[in-house]
Amino acid sequence: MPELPEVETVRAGLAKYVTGKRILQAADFHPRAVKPTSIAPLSSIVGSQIKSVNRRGKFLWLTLDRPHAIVAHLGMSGQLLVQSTESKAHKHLRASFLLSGSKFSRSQNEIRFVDQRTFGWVSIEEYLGDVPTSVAHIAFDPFEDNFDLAAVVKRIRSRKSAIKPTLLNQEIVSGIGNIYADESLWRAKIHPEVICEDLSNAEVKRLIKCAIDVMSEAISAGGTSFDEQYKNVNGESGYFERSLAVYGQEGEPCPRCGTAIARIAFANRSSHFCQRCQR
DNA sequence: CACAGCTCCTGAATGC
DNA sequence: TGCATTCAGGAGCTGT
Repeated sequence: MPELPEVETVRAGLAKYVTGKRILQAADFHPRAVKPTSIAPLSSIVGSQIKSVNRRGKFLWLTLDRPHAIVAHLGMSGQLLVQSTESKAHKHLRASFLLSGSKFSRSQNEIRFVDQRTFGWVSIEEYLGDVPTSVAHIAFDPFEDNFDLAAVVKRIRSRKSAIKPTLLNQEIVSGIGNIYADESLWRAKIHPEVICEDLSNAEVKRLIKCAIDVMSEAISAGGTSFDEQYKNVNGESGYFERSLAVYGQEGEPCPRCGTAIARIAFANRSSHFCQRCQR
């Protein structure tokens, strides 16, 4: 599942290979590849130059030399690969952008959006302030300069729902998905079903700091990969899976106390935690 | 406005 | 072996 660390790995890879290039062709190959709210077909941005590659939370966008952005969300299984147009197309290829430019010549001249489960999408959007329209309602992620830790802590503490689904709410803090929510809660020693209102200021602050720590470490490792569903732009897997303490570790010993990791389902999600460390 | 619940989708894993 | 069911979850939408 691509969460902030995986999307950041993809963003950095795209920035390296595609910044400054022009888009020569664009095409989509699946009815759900382009978001229905896209203001124009992908072909409308042919001829534009890519100025930078940006991210907020799990949303990614290419800033162009015109007031439109190419926005992408990877959903559950999306990948953005930078490949040679001559290499074999993937079975789940959903869209592609042919690039010009001499930097890496023909070996890295196409962005390919591949997505098995089709929860991901790309779209052409205008800006609402500093970000594309579909990103405007998404909260700052913890790595943005404008992220206000004190304000986020206060907002979380005002809520009456459980902490786990609150961490997953992209309108409060963006970038955290099921994997890093479970890992953050374990590090902060907080049970996923605790009601936000019942947590102290210090506890919520510690939790967000744990989320920042775990995601920073995951970025350094190139993200978490379980299977073929997450790859960087070169098609390579990240290494953070081996550092996971609880996610996917049901029955395995807690790295802190040795108690078997439990798994429960609530809010239509599975949660992994240590019943001894996280009360 | 807050929040719970539902939906989209594919393929691997599991059940019988 | 084969067929059916279950499971994974990001985010947007609906209803209360």
